[in-house]
Amino acid sequence: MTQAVRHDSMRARNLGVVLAEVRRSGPVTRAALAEITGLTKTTVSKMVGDLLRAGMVTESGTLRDGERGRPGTAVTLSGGRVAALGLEINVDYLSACVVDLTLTVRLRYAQAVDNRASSPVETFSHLRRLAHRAVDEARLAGLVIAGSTLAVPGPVDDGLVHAAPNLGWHDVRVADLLDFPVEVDNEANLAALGELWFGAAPGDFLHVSGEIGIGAGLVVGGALFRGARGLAGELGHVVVSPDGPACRCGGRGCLEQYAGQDALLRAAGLAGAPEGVPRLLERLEAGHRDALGACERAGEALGVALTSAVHLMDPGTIVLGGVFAPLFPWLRDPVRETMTARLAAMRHAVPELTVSRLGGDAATLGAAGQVIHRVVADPWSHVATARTDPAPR
Amino acid sequence: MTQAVRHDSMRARNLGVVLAEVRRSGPVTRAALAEITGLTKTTVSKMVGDLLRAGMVTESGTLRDGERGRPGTAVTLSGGRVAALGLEINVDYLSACVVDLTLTVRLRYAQAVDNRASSPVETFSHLRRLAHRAVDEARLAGLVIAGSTLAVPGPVDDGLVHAAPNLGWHDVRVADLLDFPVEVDNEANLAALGELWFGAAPGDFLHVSGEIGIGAGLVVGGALFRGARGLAGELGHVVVSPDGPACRCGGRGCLEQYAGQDALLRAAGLAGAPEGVPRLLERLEAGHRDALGACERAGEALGVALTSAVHLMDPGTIVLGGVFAPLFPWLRDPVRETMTARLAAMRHAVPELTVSRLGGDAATLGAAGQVIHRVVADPWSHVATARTDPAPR
DNA sequence: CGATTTAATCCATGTTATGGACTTAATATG
DNA sequence: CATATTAAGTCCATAACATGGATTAAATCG
Repeated sequence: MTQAVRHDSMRARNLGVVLAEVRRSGPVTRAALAEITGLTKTTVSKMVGDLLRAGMVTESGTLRDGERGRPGTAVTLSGGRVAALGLEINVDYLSACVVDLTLTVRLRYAQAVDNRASSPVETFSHLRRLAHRAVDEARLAGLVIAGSTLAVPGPVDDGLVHAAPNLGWHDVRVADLLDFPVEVDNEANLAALGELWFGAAPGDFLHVSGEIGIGAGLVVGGALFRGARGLAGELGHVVVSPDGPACRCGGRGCLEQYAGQDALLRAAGLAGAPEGVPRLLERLEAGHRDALGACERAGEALGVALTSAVHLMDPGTIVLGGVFAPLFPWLRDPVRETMTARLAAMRHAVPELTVSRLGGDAATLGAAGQVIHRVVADPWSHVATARTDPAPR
Repeated sequence: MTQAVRHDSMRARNLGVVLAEVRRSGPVTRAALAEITGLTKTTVSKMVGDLLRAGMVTESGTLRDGERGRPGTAVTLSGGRVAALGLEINVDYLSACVVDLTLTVRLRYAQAVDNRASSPVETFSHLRRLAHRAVDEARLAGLVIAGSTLAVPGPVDDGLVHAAPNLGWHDVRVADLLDFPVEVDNEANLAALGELWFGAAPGDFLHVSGEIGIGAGLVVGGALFRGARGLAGELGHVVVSPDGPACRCGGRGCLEQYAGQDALLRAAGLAGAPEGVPRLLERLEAGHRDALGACERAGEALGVALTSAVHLMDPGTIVLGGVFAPLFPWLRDPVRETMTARLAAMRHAVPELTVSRLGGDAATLGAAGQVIHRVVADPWSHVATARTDPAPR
């Protein structure tokens, strides 16, 4: 249900509209903001004042558009005060980053830890240290951490990680294991949002993150699609061939059996090899026949699964990330040809196929970005606290 | 972008919140509305007054909840004034319906016309007559038509029907062919919404409408998912078997080749037969082996395609409609068994499989429902006009 | 240098929701 | 049966916010 608008929430909402517009339109004058939002100059001025005091925007010189008349003072997002903490737990590493309001990455930490071998309690004690180090460092730089989000490799339901098979977790409640408030979300979802906010992706795309499993996050109109229970995007188990090899999910012929990291390495004759992906890349560059064939077949399977995905979800663009990013030169053609052959007759535009620039950082960045996104959409609480405790000019 | 809230739009929005809550909660007192919406009793009272004057709600006796204290007067949606016109053009018929604010169907017209044989201009002249008859009749009953929506069998982009292959249409701009304002949307989308508002479906489901083609409409949280270009839901072309029979879409092994109406009749030995579906039903009831086998294989294919759909879009429930509705007794087991075998290990709850009660009426009803839905969400304009021209008590 | 134009602020006004007081209509209690 | 209690609905003064016109500020144009 849409929420009722009360007097105070009207103010809060308009403040969010103004701040979001500042972000969208880069440096803008108050007058332009008034024009765009439909609010009056008076109202915008008051709000910009509040945002200035809260350290969320700054004035950055004057802005002349060549016309005559008094030039406006440019208002821009300020990266100096508000920041967010992004965290990620994955199979073989932990990572953290601090991102400011302008989506500039301020700090980045990564730590190799084999989380399969350790219990959730151990993993989280490492993560806690990493997070505290990041927060302390950020404080020294004058930043205020507005919140944090944690990415985990598995479906999440309201802070509860029901099962993360690759970590061996069952029913882990994250809030009980950390000493600061944190949001938790699926790694594939956050990677898609990372691509949205930090990558080159437009507002409508399907982000495919190939790891041991294959997940996907769909972004439509700048918002993540989660499905009824938050389990949408399991591209790895889309059926490629109904009588294909059995999958750990209980099905047969799932995409993961053709294009998952394990299947790919096995097909290239690198089953169980340590450092499998780098070695696969070497062989591909050397023109090894087995490796090339493995990629081509994986690409065709991915093309078939993506054909189904396009018919069902109609994404504007498809972004390949995770291990598919370095393999993109070899996957691109088979994927695209398979999709074009199957889609072109029905659609004017087959979705464009691109590669992620972020690689493994996407989820951690997306986690921090989620907090920033929320602050920008609802800056009221931050402004309100800054108001009662006015910051020195 | 979220719109800025101005003083007048605050009022408009809150009015919508109140009316939506009246619909959701059936007969409610003003006090309960205030409690639920978070607005004060005073505000709610004023708004209910406006809605009463506009004829959108009525007071229906007192409402006692067994407690002591003054009983509240129940406020309910009123079906007496505001209504909507739903229209549908399909391959072999036209239909129209008038639905009031309570989603009660007031009028229903259908007309058998072979629209393949006639030009869009002819088709629309029939439709115009049908619509005018419906509107005139509704006026006589004291109803005011708040708007109309038209369902067409093909993808629609902002009033333009780019191609409706089964009608032989190309680039038909609907507004040019009708003499009253109308929204246009895809038949599969509106059928899903019809199921949402008039059927037994909950707020999260995938509605599968099996006709010559197979379309699907996904509803999540009470809203239709349309994808980036409005082309989502083409379940008929999800890949069931990558090397299967060629499809008219250019692909191979699409679901339509296994479970589309034509494929189904062919497999049952009824290829090209007139009245194919009724005859298939007769044979099924008689226990014909070919017919039973055809349904079983179609059901299995549907199960495979739905498995992919569930992994990607995570619907809460799956509703089979169109020709799949009468065939449900024979499709149910193969579909469910296929899905359970492939999904159960990964998901706690395999989506429930149900059948539509609406059948062929779903799209026409959904079209009218869309107008009603919009009026309920934003009653301000209707109230505003009723205000300047006050209705007699 | 004065006229013009646009930006930003100031101030009086208008609209809306708020919150407490009041009226009304029922049940419970003695 | 009268009175207390409780909750619904309305009234009225107030507060919060945005509005819109006037004013001041800072630039360009002629």
